Amino acid sequence: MSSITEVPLVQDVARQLKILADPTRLQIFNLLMEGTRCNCELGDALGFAPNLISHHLSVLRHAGVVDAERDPVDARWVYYSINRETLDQLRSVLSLFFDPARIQPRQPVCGPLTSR
Amino acid sequence: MSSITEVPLVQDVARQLKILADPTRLQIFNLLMEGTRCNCELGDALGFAPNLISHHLSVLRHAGVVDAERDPVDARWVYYSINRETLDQLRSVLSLFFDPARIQPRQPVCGPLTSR
DNA sequence: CATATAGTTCAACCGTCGTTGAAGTATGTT
DNA sequence: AACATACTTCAACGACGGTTGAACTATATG
Repeated sequence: MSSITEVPLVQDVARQLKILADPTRLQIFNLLMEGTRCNCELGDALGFAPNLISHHLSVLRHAGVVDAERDPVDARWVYYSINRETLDQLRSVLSLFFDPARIQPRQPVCGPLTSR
Repeated sequence: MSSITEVPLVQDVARQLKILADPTRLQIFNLLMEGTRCNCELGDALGFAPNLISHHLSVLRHAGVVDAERDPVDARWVYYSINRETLDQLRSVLSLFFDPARIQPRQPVCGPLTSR
């Protein structure tokens, strides 16, 4: 088990945010937050073509945000679900990065107060 | 005071994430999380031209994420800081949206189990 | 073996948006 | 009044990435 305590690296946070910042992709993510779904369920619910769903799922899967699992009875169906480890880690990262306690009082390096 | 308890709307979350998902903009945001800064300080620290800093600050300001304040002594300087209300609201939104407790057990609408 | 279904991959298009250089604004200084 | 400084606005470029239609793969069914 790994628990983060330091402020995450900006580039890492940006990368993770970028993955979720797309409306279509976040809609898919949001639906998966309500439980496991297959490609066709997502497409039906959101009104998007299967290939578009597939594309966004591959992005989410590649980022470790989403898991894929084939149906044991009929292997044509693939079920997608949120990866809880990644979700927990994401929450931790966001919570640390956007922590108000990080905000420090200003120590002027610039401005009129510097040279007086 | 307003406290959110419902799961935030996907489109709203996407909008907020998009604002912060850009690396350059998030770097600026990150520096402001360490305390109030003026344009030139941000530019010096990050190695970006003033107009680029200015552009991203305007995006952040427009979104209510960042506040601007002119120096009372020398009004040429503008100090930028994180808007704490917006930050708190952002934390709340993210915390609710990415809450693992939202994940429900699958109730098949699709797949082989449906038609048997 | 032929057909159907669930999903993926590919190539191409196209809009958004971050970036840049230059001009413009506001304020202060000499 | 002229110049300097801190910052903003503008116009244009260019690239990343979301979207689309079509072809492709994999599995199942008759």
